[in-house]
Amino acid sequence: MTFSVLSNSSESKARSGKIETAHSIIETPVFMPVGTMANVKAIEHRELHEIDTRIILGNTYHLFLRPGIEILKNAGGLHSFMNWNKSILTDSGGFQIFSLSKLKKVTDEGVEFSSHLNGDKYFFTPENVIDYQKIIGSDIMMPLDECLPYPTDRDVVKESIKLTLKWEKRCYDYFCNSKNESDVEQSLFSISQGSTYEDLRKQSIEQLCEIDFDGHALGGLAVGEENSLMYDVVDFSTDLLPVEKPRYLMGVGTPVDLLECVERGIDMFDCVMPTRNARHGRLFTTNGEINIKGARYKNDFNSPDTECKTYTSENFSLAYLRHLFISKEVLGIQLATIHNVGFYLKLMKDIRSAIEEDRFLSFKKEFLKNYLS
RNA sequence: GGGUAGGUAGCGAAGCGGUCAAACGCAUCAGACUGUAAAUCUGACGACAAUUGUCUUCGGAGGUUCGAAUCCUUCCCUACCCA
Repeated sequence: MTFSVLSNSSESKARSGKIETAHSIIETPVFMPVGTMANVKAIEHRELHEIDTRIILGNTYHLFLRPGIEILKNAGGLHSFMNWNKSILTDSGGFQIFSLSKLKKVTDEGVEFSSHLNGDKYFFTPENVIDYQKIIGSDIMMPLDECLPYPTDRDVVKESIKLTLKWEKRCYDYFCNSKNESDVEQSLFSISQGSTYEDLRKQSIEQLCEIDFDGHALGGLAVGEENSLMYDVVDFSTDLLPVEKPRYLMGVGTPVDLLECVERGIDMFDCVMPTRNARHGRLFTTNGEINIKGARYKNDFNSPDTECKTYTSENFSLAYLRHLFISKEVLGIQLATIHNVGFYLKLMKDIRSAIEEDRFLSFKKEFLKNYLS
């Protein structure tokens, strides 16, 4: 993987760049649709390609449980299994330690899980998580980390970042010294933790930056803290991150979050928001978010978004989309997903253009004026 | 004509003397969702005041009772069965 910065905003920390993996060229800042289970929910590959998706996420924990590593190995990796020829980034399962916390037991050695599917017990270690991701064949792998809820006591966070550091070192060593499944190049990022404690977060970042990871992620954010607090953490964090490596803010966020965090120097994002909210009938539009199920759209035959042109917004009315949702037709979910993911990618594309033309802040201002009106 | 089972909030359906403005489901309305156990979850849902509050409801009309959706009388209606 290579990364290069192409342009820097003169008025903020925003920057545009380019990541090249074995499978695609990814222009940054980028939003990566989440495709946990070997698919981005409710949207077909050809639609992802149509909106020029260059990278999606997968999840080691979920893929490990289903279809299982053995089957992915037999398939020749995830790209081949799901027939996705662009890049894939896989999360390690660290987030599941957090979100499935009732089903886990963390020790120094790793984390024991009970499968949420059938209760079977598994043990994830920094090493086997790398093994699994090598078999999955993701372009960018993430190390095992411990993502804590918010708020968490300082003392607990302090211990946790030690554990995460230890785990990530082991991931890195094992990544460097273990055999690859194929000659397709894979990369490994770090994930800093430290919750919102400035000194702990800084410590976590500094220690991780001593290791030659291919990129650096901020984890454990957008887990319930105030937005402004998250922005602050991002702000002081990016100051510590090397300029020559991509910076990835995990699990974020809303369109507003993307703008705020690009401004603070983030290059990569992922979030379930566009896809999940689509399934729940919430559409992102140039003029703000709308709940498509609302009675006020019963007789509204206008496009949901005349500015952001997606297959959905160019072909279907609010009233029709509402009808599909009210009738629980899957097409409604599909069209909403196409629109939301399209909206996110278009936003990122506009952000990149704005940075390249060094008008990021005015772009942001204009976007927010419409979006929050 | 005889018999049986029923008629409960928009619909379906519990409740069968007080703790009932009445369970639950559907429909409706609103909200939430940030490295996906999420096509999910939460709330409202008789009417007004809009938090404790008040008023009108359980086919109709009478009655019994301190008290009735719940018991009695009678009428109306529905479904099925027998003539």
